[in-house]
Amino acid sequence: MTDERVAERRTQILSAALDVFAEKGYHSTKISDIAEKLNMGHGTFYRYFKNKLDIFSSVIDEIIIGIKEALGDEDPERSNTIEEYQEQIQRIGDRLFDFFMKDNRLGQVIFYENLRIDPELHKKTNNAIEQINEFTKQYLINGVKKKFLNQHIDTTILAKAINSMIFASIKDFLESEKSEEICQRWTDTIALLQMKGIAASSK
Amino acid sequence: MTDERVAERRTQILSAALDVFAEKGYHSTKISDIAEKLNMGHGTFYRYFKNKLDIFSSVIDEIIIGIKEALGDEDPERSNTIEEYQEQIQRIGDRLFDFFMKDNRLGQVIFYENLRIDPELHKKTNNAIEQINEFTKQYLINGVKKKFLNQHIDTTILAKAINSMIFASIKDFLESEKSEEICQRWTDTIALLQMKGIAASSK
Amino acid sequence: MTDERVAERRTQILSAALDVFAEKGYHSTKISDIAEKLNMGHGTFYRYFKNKLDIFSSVIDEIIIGIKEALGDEDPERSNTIEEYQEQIQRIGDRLFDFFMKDNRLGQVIFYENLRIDPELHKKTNNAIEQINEFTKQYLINGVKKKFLNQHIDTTILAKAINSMIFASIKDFLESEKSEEICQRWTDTIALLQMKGIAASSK
Amino acid sequence: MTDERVAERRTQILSAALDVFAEKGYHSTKISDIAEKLNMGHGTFYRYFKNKLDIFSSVIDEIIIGIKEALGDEDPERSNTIEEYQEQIQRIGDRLFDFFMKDNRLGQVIFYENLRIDPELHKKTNNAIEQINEFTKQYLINGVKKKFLNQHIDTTILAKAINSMIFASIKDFLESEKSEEICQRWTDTIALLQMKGIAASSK
DNA sequence: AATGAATGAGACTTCATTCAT
DNA sequence: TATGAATGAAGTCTCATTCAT
Repeated sequence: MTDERVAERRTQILSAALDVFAEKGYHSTKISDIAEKLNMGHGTFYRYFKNKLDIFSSVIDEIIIGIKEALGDEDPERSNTIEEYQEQIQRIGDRLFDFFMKDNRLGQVIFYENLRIDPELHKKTNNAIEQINEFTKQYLINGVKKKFLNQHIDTTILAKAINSMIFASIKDFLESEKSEEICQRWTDTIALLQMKGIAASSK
Repeated sequence: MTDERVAERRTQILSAALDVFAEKGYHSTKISDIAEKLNMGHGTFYRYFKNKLDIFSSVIDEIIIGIKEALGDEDPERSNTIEEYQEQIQRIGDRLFDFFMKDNRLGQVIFYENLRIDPELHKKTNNAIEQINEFTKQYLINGVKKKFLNQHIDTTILAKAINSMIFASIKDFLESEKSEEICQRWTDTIALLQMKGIAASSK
Repeated sequence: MTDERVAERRTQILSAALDVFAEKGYHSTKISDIAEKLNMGHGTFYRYFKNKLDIFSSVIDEIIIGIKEALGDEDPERSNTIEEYQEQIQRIGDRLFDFFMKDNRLGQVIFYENLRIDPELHKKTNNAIEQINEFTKQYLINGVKKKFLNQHIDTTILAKAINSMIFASIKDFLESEKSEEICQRWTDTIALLQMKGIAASSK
Repeated sequence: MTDERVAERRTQILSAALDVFAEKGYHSTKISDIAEKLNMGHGTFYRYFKNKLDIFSSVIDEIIIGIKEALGDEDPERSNTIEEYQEQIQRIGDRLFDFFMKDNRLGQVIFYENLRIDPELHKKTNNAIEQINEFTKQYLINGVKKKFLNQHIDTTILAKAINSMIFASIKDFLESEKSEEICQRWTDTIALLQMKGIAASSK
């Protein structure tokens, strides 16, 4: 079998697995569920993946790669004013949003299923999240340096705080009727919080 | 056996179960692990709980009750100024913090283990989170009504956003070295975001 | 369960396993075959043995212990004349014979099944056989020392040669109709070979 | 494909199979192991052999044929004196030795692997061994008839006894460092036993 | 003729749950 | 009431064999 055909088959299986993991979770997913979805003998699965953990790990890998691509080519140092920062931060949020929106299953798996299954995997996922936090932190540091952000912010914590809201927005979106409107309301709310806070004087 | 004795035994088992679920997760927890922890025959377990799901469900119930108690007796309508709001919001954060801090296992179970095991359970947990969101929303509505909060905030989304940060802070805390300092930095950051945002002018 | 009851159950399973291993060989033996023989759920098996290799190893252990007991309390230095030597050597042969005769299955398993399954096991069995050879060698050395055996014999090889005949006799016996007569004929033949050889002059 | 080409291919496969069976034993040998050894697709295997048992059976057949060839053209009636007998018996031993020595794998398979796999096979191998015993027996009968062997020997049992020593010598040789010396020591010991026995008077 | 992808029977092992003591 | 021995359903994984290319 050509490498290409193998890769294609792996991709098919990976996608079917993503389906089932997203629907049932890791432990309730049987290898035969995945195989059935492809009208494939379950023995065939083992030609392409070592075992159940192997494919789950691969699924997570794919998602992490996707997330990184989604964030990829932004330069944290590019923005010079609070307006530019806001634009940029929103662009990043939008991209993450788009990434998870284009495939419902991704969020299901990464937010609910990735922990407690294998320590190695746990580490890997935590690592990815830390990278995202680090990425966000660079934006904040840039803003502080260029003086358009408050000099007293705790960039480490704030990065986590902002990302937690972004992730919450994604989850919320996935669990809602997935309207464009929800998306906009979250974007606005996160922006408002950052720009002015929510006190009345912050008109 | 008196009802009282039964209740006492159930409580013991529940606590042991919380231990093991927190350490190993639902699927890797064996009934015999729980029984062993109490030097109890694992057949005995079934005199107090219907089955494995039953006890897990009960564990989640206990946690949810605890959370509600933690939030319980605050009156969302009490604060009249932004300062009072800030105090109140911080008090709530502190309580949630305290609740999860006093017992590490709670966060482990509720954040990592409660979903994907049983749809009924999923619904119950989601419900609890929605109630917390609703609770927070009432504070925001009160603030808008009394004019000390920005009239244009999206109270539904903002409630979720704020809670997502609080939960993130708890997770972060649980995974960190659990220093008092981390706790304070999160509190300050969340307060700052709400009070002034993070733009430079927001000094 | 008392240790005694556990030991008893283990013995039962061990005996059933010996049956099946002797009949089908290691690889063709299913755990469920062993369980079935005892009208026992196959899950029960795993309460008493770690896995298939564990029980097979235990079976071999038992046999080796039995062999050693069969040889046990003879003193290689006791005989002082060729007649005593002959008596002694025959006694040993008889005992090994008796051991394997009393339970058909023992020879089946130890002669046909113990190799190639696990390196550790192979080593163990080889060891046991080497010990028997060593044991026999001591008799020969004693005979040489006391001058009732030919001074030029190769005690190491001869010990192996004699034992190979004893084992062959056992196999032959097991595969035959198991008559007392066969037994006697082997004994006589081995004795004759040792005492005088088979040349005509050796009347 | 010409019959010749087919036969050649079968021979190749047979040799590769002998390799793997000798190294891993029947049950641990995968058809794909054999195919791999020949850089051949494992599906191709089935064009030349019906199934796994078929090839193992063929391997055994080949070995048995080889053994018979090794023994083949001696005439049991040829020797007339004890010296000729000794020479002849030694020649047979040497040939068997040579046969197994020229290819390590043969002994591995025939001594350790041929039983318990298939009753048909078991019978076949037993048959071959019986023939060797019968063959040896003819030598003994000849010796008795011509009076250079003891008139009272039990030719049936003695044939088995002698062969058991020869087989033991081969096994020992295969498991040792395969020195010429071991070979000689076994030959001498077996000869000594037959010629004079090992009693001191038998100098 | 050769290939190797696909198949699924079959064996191991775990553990929630039952039930006799 | 408590126990833990027994059970067997269920899921993972392997590999001989088939068959479309």
